[in-house]
Amino acid sequence: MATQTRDLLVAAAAKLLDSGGPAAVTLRDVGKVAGVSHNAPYKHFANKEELLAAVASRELTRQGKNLGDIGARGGRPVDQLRAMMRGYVRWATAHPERFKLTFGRWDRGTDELADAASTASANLSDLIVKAQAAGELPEGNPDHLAGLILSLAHGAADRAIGGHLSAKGKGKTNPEDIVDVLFVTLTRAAKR
Amino acid sequence: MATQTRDLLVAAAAKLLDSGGPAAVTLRDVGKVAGVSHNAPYKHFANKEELLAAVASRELTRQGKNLGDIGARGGRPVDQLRAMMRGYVRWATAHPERFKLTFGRWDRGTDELADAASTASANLSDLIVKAQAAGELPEGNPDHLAGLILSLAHGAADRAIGGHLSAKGKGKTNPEDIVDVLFVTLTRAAKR
DNA sequence: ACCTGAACACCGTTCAAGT
DNA sequence: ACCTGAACACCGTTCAAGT
Repeated sequence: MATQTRDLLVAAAAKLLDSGGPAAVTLRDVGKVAGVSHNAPYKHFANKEELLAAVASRELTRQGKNLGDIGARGGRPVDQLRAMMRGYVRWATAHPERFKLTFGRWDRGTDELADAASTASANLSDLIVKAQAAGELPEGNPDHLAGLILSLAHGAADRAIGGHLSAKGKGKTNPEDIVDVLFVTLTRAAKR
Repeated sequence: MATQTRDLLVAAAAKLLDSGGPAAVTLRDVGKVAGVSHNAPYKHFANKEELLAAVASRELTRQGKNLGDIGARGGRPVDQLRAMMRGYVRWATAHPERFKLTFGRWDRGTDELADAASTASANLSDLIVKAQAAGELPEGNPDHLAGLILSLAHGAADRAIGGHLSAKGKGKTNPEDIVDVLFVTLTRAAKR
C-alpha cells in the first residue's frame, strides 16, 4: 500500500480541521495523529496548503456523490433541485470548517477540484432546464437561475454558520427554511 | 489625543488585512506600520483577535452608514432595497478580506458589532414591510423575506470572491446581476 | 498611563541523514 | 522511495522595566 500514509495524513488533517479550523491543522499534530513524524507530510504534499487542498478535494467529491444520489432518486425536477439545496445547507452546517475550506480560492485548483465542481454544475443546469420546460420554474437564462439558487443556498449556509440568521428576537430561522422560501417564491413567479 | 495610537493600530491592521488576509496581520508589522513597538498593541487590545474585532467593528459601522445613505435618498421601497443589496455586494467584492472578517463568528461580539447589525436589520425589515404594503414584494413573513434577500446577497458576494460565479464557459456573471435576478423574480411573484 | 526589549513556546519549512 | 531529527526564521504572548 504505497498511498496508505497519504490517506492517513488527509484523514488526520480533516479530523483536526473539524476540531478547530485550519489553525488547528498543524503539521506536527497531523503527523502525531497519523502516527508519523512531524514532517512526513512533506513527502506527500509540497506544503500545508496542498494538504488542505487534498482535504477539500476529498470533501467535494463526496458532496458531488450526495447530489448525484438525490438526482438518481427521480421525481419532479424542481423537487430534486430543492432536495439538493437542502442537502447542501445541511452538510454545510454539519461540517462548517470543511464547507469554508472547500470554498475559498483554489486558484490553481488541482484540476480534481475543478472537475468535481463542473460536473455538479452541469447536472444542476440540466435540472433547471427541465424544470423550466415543465413550468416549475420561471423562464429566463438558466445560468442566471443557477447562480440565484446556488448563491442563496451558499449564503444561507454561511450566515447560519456565522450566527447571523437569528438576528432579531426569537426567530430561530434555519437555512433550510430559507431554501424553502426561495422555492416558494420561484414557484409563484413561474405560474404568473 | 489619548486614543490616537489605538486608531493608528486599527488603521494599520486594516491595511495589512487588505494586503494579505488575517495571516498578514502580524503584531510586529502592525507595530511597524503604526510606528510603535511590536507589542504596543497589547496596551490597547487584549490580543490579536480583539484587534481584528476592532477592524470589523469599524467596517460594519461604515457599511451601516452606507445603507443609511441609500435609504435617505428615498424612492420606492423595493428600489431602495435593491440599491442597498447592490451596494453591499459591491463593497464585499471591493474589500473581500474585510467582508470575510466582518462575518465569521463574533460570538461574544463586543456589543458594538451587535448594535450595528441590529439597527441595519431593523431598517431592512421596515423597508420590506413597506414594499409589501405597496405590492412590490410578495406577501408572507417579512423576516423570511429578509433572510432570503440577505442570504442571497451574502452568497452572491462570497461566491464571487471565491471565484465560483463564472463556473462554466464565458459566463462572467457578477454578483450584482444575481441580485437583480432575485428582484425580478420577487417582483414577478408579487403581482401573481 | 503608555511604551519598549528580551524571552518563551509554537509553527512551517528545510536539510542532512538514515532504511 | 519514504521517513526521521536537528535546525532556522517567524509569530503570538508574557514579563520586567522604563518614562
